Amino acid sequence: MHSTFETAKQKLKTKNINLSHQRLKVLEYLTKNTCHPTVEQIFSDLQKDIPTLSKTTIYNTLRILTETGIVKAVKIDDKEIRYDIITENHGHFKCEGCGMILDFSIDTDSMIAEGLEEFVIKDKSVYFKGVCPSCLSKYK
Amino acid sequence: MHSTFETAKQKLKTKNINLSHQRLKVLEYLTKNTCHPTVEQIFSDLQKDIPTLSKTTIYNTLRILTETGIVKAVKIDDKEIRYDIITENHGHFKCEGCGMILDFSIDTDSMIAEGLEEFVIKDKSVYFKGVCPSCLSKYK
DNA sequence: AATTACAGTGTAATGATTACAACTTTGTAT
DNA sequence: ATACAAAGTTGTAATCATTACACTGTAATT
Repeated sequence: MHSTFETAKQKLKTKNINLSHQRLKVLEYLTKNTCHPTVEQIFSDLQKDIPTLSKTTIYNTLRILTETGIVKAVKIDDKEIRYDIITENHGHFKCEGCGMILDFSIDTDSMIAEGLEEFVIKDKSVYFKGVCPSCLSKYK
Repeated sequence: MHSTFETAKQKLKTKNINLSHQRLKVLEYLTKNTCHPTVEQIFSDLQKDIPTLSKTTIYNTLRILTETGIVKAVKIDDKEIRYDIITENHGHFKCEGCGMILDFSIDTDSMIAEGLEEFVIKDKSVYFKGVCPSCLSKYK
């Protein structure tokens, strides 16, 4: 079984997308950091390895990875878009207290959308909001 | 049975929020226009009635209505936030072709999130993306 | 009438994202 | 190898929805 990283590389090859140094680094970063990083986080961390790195490259690469279906944009927060390597069906929970974003298992395949029988559905996103146990205990 | 508009008014009263002219107009607009309007749409339409209206008032009012739980922000689109009077559990479908946003019935109450047993869940959002029948027929 | 609190308005600031032009690297054919 | 073309990267400037803020107006209470 291939790793997420190898699978993604394979997918890019079949779509004739060049595996440049910067693109591989972004991909590697996302496979290692599944904490839904922002562009700023990806940029400032990778800049340590690649001092000449530009933020535009991060944006360009994430656009390509999103279009290819390797990465998914998480828009649970208002300001910054977060990015997530697509692994399996899961939803995102955001705590209103600490802002933490947590993955949770949910079977989106079994979700039935009444009235969309004639529609082609390409993507399903599930966002929950509330308070995490750690923040709950603070208000007790 | 009260109308959506009356129910919302009641809810604001119990929370000691003043039913000013502008606020009532925004509320009325949202009950009549359930097409998920943007701030720009709400503003430019209401400006016809209230020539002195300020866009900041729309933003302020929508913030209050969202905090009170009367209105829900729909963030399926990238740029502008859309607003939706909360009626019943439903998801939002966005067509990648024409950009149309459609409500669909989905039972969010029955959704089980594995691993969130100790969490308080206050809000659930379901977003689907794909192609609507009208756009599908164009590519045939 | 004076005071206080709340609501509305308009302008300025913010800040993530995008557009764009210049530069660099890579690949390819001669 | 060398020259040329294509693709990738970089940095700066522009965009634009949203927010901050200070000022103005209004309503209520005494």
